[in-house]
Amino acid sequence: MSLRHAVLGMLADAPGSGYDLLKRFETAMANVWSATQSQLYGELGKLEKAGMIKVAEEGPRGRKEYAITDEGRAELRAWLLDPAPRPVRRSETLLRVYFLGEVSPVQAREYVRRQGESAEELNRHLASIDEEVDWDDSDAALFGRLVLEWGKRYAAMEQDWADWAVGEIRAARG
Amino acid sequence: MSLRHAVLGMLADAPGSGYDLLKRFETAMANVWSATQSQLYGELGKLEKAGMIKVAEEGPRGRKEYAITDEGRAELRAWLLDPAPRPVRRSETLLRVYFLGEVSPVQAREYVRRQGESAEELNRHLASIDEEVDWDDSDAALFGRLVLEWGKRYAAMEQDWADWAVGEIRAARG
DNA sequence: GTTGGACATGTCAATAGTGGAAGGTAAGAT
DNA sequence: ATCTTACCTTCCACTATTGACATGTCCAAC
Repeated sequence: MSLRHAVLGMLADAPGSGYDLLKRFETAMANVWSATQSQLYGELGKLEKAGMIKVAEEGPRGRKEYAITDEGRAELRAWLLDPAPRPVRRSETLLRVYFLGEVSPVQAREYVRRQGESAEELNRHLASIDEEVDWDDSDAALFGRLVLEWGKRYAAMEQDWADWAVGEIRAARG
Repeated sequence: MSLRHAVLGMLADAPGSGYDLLKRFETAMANVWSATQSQLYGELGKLEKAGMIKVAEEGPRGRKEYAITDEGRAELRAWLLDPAPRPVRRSETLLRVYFLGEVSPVQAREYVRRQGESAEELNRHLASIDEEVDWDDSDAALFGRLVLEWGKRYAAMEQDWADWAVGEIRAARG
């Protein structure tokens, strides 16, 4: 149930409408969590019913600006400190690698090579975000930077791994 | 729809019953994909109906040993070579980090520190698997080793990141 | 003045995934 | 003999996620 907490977290930062939050899911949050519009509006409804958020202001075009309530903030804090079990990893990419024996060594190598390229692209993308953002000394900036750095390290790791893996396949299968 | 391909991949390697596959999801595959029993038996039914697998042998205790069919193998190959879009990342852990401004700096640091420990544990776990497994020169061994190495690099990356992040929080918030 | 694009919410059907209950068989150990 | 443990499948209720469709409003440019 993390969508719930993603929404609470964003509203704890600043009030906003479903539409506002959707934009954030598409940009700043995209590296961390994603949600579609249908999911989001559904969750906003549930959160309001549960008293964790409330409509703070109604704007034009039916806009409803939600704000977090004390109950919501309490729930968010509790979740933040709750020691979560290591999440199950589910990687379609790795799943493919695991079964690459089904195709030819050349195709396998090509697949891994493309993974490396994709990681490189991700790295560039994250670096450009880093440059664009004006990192002030707010909490949002501090922790946003930590998350971005995680992404950069992740992408770099995948790139290195792909280079290494291509070599391993070549060494083992010519 | 990757569960489908995980099942096909395992059956391409060797025939097996739902129960057999379940064991593999809990062990060798656990770092790559997971599935529960209800999902698995449901998927086996669908795959059989679709003609991608068939019951090769019935054993004691209602055991049904499934084998992949030519259609199934074709589907698996097609999927392996299909260039997948970079999957959306969804990390509950990073989501928490992103909102750590909601709790005290000490609590935030503690949370990140625990992440690092958890990564260390994962690393040890993967290293022990590496030692236990007898890596022959089969395809399964080659690609299994690549996947395991990915996991080790991932865990090492998380550990390093956590150490660095603890320092950053301390530097910014005392 | 109308048109196109950004803003804004809502609902639906379908698929995917979780967790647990229920029901049963075979084999080996004592 | 019986008992325990491992083996094996099926079903159900619930939540999460996707993608598409429907419906409308405000604003700026032309």
